[in-house]
Amino acid sequence: MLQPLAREALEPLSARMALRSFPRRAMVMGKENPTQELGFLVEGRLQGVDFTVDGRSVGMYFVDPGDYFGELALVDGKPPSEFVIAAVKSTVAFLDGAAARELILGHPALAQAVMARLAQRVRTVMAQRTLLSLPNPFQRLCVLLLQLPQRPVDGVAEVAQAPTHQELAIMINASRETVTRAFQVLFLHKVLVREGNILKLMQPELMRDIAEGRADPPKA
Amino acid sequence: MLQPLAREALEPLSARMALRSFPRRAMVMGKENPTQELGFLVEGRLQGVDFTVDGRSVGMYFVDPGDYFGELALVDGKPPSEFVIAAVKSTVAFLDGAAARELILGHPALAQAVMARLAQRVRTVMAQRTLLSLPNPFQRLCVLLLQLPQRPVDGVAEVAQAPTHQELAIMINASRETVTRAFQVLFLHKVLVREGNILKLMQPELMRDIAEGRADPPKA
DNA sequence: CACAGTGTGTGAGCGCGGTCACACACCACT
DNA sequence: AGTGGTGTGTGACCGCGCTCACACACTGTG
Repeated sequence: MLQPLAREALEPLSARMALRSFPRRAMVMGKENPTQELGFLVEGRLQGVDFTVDGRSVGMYFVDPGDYFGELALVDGKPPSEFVIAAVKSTVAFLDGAAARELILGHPALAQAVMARLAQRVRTVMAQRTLLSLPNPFQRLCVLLLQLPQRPVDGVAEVAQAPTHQELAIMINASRETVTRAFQVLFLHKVLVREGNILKLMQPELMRDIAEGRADPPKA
Repeated sequence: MLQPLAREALEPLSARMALRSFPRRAMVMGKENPTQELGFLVEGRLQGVDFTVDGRSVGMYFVDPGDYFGELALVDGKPPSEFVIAAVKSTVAFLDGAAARELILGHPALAQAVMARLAQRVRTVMAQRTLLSLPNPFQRLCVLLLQLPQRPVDGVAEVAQAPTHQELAIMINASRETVTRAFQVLFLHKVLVREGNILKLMQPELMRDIAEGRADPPKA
């Protein structure tokens, strides 16, 4: 985990943590759930989502293995500001609120880490908001794809467990169809290659150029 | 200020704070400015803005008197994620980073407060992001107007120092003209009344209905 | 095997809002 | 009174992307 904790402090912790598994699309953490707890994603991928008053879903962030979530409600005591949904079958380790609270209050280093974590959250949400001001859904898609966690394999960046078009669409304020069409163009120009559900970014520089408006979004 | 501080602790503080005044449109805090400091808005109104890579401005949040800003860079040491601009002539009290750091580290209650502040920032930015998923700029404008700080006068909510159309536009991802036209309609239907640069919300319930899609955005 | 369920691909149509081009009101300044 | 700057109001145009309506591929499941 992201916590700079001594080994000996970790032992009693694991006793208080509960491992749970969620099928695709299951709600991992509800928006009105009063029970505050910290969740550590062990495996899979989650998506933080909210809903507009008229029922559209809004993508906030992705949670990848090793990340934790739920720290917002923990520090301010209010109910979570969004839902956390399992994008794929996932397993999560939960630490109940009381234990988490005494943990971070007891260790100043941890308090500092949580602080930094919150700061990082602000930054990523702001980056996401800046992304949304790009006029072209094509550009927004490129920016989003570039900021997905990727690992280099044979010199090409790969995105594992590629999100569905729908999941991407709600992140960039576009319709599912628009995302599909954008992907078509990217495949056509060999900027992206899909193999199963891993996505290879063949020309990340070009994507960056498109994202930043230096290169025109190709038409067809 | 928002700080739960004893009076005696405040005395030595004021000595380390510097009061500065900014004309309209001046940059109060830069994005690449390495000097971390905490700013307390005494008077006026600021706007946190960022810019997309292609040069469009993006509105993040407003800062109203009594708020403080710059805490992000303070806690994680990275440069600020956005610019802070004076929307109107403003005066700001600055506390340099070192002093601010020792202050909040010395008082656990303050650390807690800053923590809560960060959490609140996350929530407002997320709310802003949810707002952006509303399909209609009209709805987005209503939501934004409703969340501006307002004080009741003779039973009607008033917004003082109304932001310009341009400032609002960059908050809701719309063009300045679209905001102007939306205002026209709102004035026409007596939902809003403008007196100088204070804005009276005559029918906040209707605005809420429009915002939440229960009522159709009036056409003309 | 048929079957549903889910994700993807694709066309047609159309309306909203961005952009550009103005005009005008209002204020501060000297 | 003139003069520039800034904010607001308004029309015309047009293209992008949303919506709706499909078809199809690929699962796991009875």
